[in-house]
Amino acid sequence: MSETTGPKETRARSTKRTSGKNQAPTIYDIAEMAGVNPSTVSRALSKPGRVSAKTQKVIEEAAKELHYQVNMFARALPTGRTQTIGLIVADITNPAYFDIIRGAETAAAARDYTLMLADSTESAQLELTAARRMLASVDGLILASPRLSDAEIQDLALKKPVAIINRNVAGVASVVAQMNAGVSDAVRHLVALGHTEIAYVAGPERSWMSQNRWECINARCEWSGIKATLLDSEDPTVDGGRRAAVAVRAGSATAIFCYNDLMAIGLLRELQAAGIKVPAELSILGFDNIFGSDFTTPPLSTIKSPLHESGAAALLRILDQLDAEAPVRPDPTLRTELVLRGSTGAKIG
Amino acid sequence: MSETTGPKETRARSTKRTSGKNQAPTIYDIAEMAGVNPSTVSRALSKPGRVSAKTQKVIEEAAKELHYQVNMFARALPTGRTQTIGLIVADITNPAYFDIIRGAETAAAARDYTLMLADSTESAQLELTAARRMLASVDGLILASPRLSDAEIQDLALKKPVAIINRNVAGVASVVAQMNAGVSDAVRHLVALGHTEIAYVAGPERSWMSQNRWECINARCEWSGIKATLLDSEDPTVDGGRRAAVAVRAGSATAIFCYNDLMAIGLLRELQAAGIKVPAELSILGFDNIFGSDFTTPPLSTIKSPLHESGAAALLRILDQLDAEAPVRPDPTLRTELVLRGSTGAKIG
DNA sequence: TTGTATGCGTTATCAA
DNA sequence: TTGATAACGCATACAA
Repeated sequence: MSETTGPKETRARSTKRTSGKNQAPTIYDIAEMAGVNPSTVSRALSKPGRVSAKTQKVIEEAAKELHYQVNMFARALPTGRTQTIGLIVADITNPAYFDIIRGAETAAAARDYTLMLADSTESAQLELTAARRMLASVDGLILASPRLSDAEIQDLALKKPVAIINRNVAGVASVVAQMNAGVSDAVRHLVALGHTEIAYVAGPERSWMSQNRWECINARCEWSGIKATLLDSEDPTVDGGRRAAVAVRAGSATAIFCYNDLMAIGLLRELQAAGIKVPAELSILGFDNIFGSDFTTPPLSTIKSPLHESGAAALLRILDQLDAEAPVRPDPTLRTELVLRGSTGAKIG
Repeated sequence: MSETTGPKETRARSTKRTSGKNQAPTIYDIAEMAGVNPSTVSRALSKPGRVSAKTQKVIEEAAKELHYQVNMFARALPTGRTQTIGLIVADITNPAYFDIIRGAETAAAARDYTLMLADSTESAQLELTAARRMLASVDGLILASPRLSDAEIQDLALKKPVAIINRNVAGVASVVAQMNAGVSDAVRHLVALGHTEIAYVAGPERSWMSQNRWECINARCEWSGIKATLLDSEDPTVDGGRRAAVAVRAGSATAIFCYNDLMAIGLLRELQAAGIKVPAELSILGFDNIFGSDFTTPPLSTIKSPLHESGAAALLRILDQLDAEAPVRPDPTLRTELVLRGSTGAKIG
């Protein structure tokens, strides 16, 4: 079919090339322009150093002149590597994840990676589907607050590098901030204020993080000799927080931890709407320190999580797994911190 | 090199296949299992209908049994199509973009596309770089509040489908909400409250949207016979809003529009910190209706933009350009709406 | 150091 | 309707 143009030409592209006008330039074009073999171009462009300085320069100039850009798919085929990593968040509606996304996106961009985003809407089912799909086209996967089972996560991690945020699963890279610092400070603060009973409005049942937070609070309260009770809830959202108000009012606790800021804000507003004064009659604390948590009146006291750093850290963990020769980076110390604003106050007599 | 195992076998994969244990299954594996040619498998799996019902079924069953998943890169090579579309936002820090991201992500997931995300940090330079990079690996590109020049955008649109949000550029698909509805209502409301001079704290200089909003406000004020003045600002952020406070206090306007809610919130808080009562002494209005804009005291009155819908609409515009035979979907009417909360009140004195 | 040849997993073009 | 085979653009053993 295609007439060989000469002995040197391995492959004749003339047909397509001459007809189509705006084809993206390939290494073949560069090779022709630079007077070298395509494979040399490939070498020069992918891993510099394996080609003489002179030809390197010639090739780079040709590439620049042609506005050459590597075809990611063509590269991905033989190597299996794309330059993108996936991020699946449990609920793209929660501002807490925005910070995680930011952190990951920023870190990715800095290392010349791009981010693929997906949302599981708190559904384990959808999460698994999304994860499988993504796994096929990314170099690694970050799961933020996954609802999957440990086994499922470990299974995913078998195929590609995986990092999870806000959860611990044996054998897979985890990024989870130390709850202890923030929680102890918070409980100590509450005790100093005279509170003797604390309640925790829990998050989703399958949430490892909610469990983790509760255990930490409970342990700390026990240590301080005060009572701690667990309150179930529906959704970890503003509305979920609102709906938790009845259970809160039914109980006798005078200080309330909420699973996250979203719930704390909902609870705060619902309580206020019912005429209850915060913090005069009831103290409220959230977790995360999301955008807007200081907009309320009173501004929300909360246990700040290093969300942005977590996103960045997770991405770096992926990259480490990718580069075999990567220096084993020490884990950044991710610690929570008590942010005292106006929603906590002295217990009233 | 590779011994042909038989006349039917076009390609011998035995070497790799037997050694590597966990290779992803390919259409060759399916073909073998189903007793047909790989090309038939391809046909059956890509565009159903071009193969007999019987073989179709056999192939699908084999695919399911093998847990087959198409290799996106291999598919992208001949077709040029990946199933992902890119989204570049001007500032991933601004909650307004979160809603856009959500809208786009949701719409994408529904059509079985995935989203690639990038942030330009309000820099035209970075935006262009990101856009070029993305363009190479996506089917289409959404630019949210681009800082690029018209020419640059048109240039990008030449290569792949592009849709822009919050801006109009000749020849490229644009998604921009009608300002008029919200703004007229707002001005009318302010006039009814007795205000006779209004100021607009502008956004970034190169922002088409800021210009658009100002022109709409100005026209509306002229029509109503009240004065409107333009105030420059630095950043379209909470801090930028805070810094705009001095200019606001120096002026004589009694009602202030801010380019976006972020600035409005910053301005509100700075003013309050200086002892100025809102809305008693000064009325404040934002644009967008972002998450948290109702958390302030007083809650922010704002002109709500259909952010979520805009993101979704932009994605659909891309898909329409992609499918030549797609029905020319009528543009959804995206209109702004005045959301009255507590930050606007009667003019004093 | 550079060139040759081949494979990566699909789709697409022809024949049959 | 199905089979054979050539691209798609790049990377990489191997040879020179």
